[in-house]
Amino acid sequence: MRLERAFFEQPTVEVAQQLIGATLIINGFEIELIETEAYVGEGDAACHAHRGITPRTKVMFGPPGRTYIYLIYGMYHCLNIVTEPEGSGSAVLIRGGLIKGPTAEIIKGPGRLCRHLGLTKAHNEMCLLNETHFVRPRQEAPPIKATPRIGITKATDKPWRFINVDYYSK
DNA sequence: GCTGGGATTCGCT
DNA sequence: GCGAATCCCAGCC
Repeated sequence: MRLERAFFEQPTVEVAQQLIGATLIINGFEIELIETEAYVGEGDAACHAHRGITPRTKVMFGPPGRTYIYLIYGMYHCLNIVTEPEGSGSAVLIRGGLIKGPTAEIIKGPGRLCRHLGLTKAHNEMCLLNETHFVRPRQEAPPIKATPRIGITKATDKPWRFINVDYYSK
């Protein structure tokens, strides 16, 4: 069972929420997602796509279910999954997860997550709807809480960060 | 062609 | 708690 394109075409906030507890299979790793954030297209001042299509943001305006990976502060990569129908410029930022398998550990922080998974800009615009890279839906909904987004300077009032409260004390 | 800021993290005070 | 590391790119000249 895996999530298809139709799932990622839903409203970004809805997708971000439903991805909590889902499992991402990428680059040979399995990660149960415990923290996500929604970045909702041109109407969202905090979203990179806010100013329209540019060479950097064109991926977000492409078909949903693909990766958007960019370099932040010259040192860290952030992993996003593109959402909504083509042309909307929306995506879900993956901020934290539980690495499964023998080396199970909890990773918090988008930069650290990408470092552990070995993700770089080379993995930008990768399709997550195939055999080796995909998202497995959650079986049961974990306890989820919505909070304001982290690390941004604009639109900080939007409660579009979602966490699995089992892994966050506050 | 130049400049400043950014969806971060870590180490030192 | 504060600031450095570090670089791509959007915006403006």
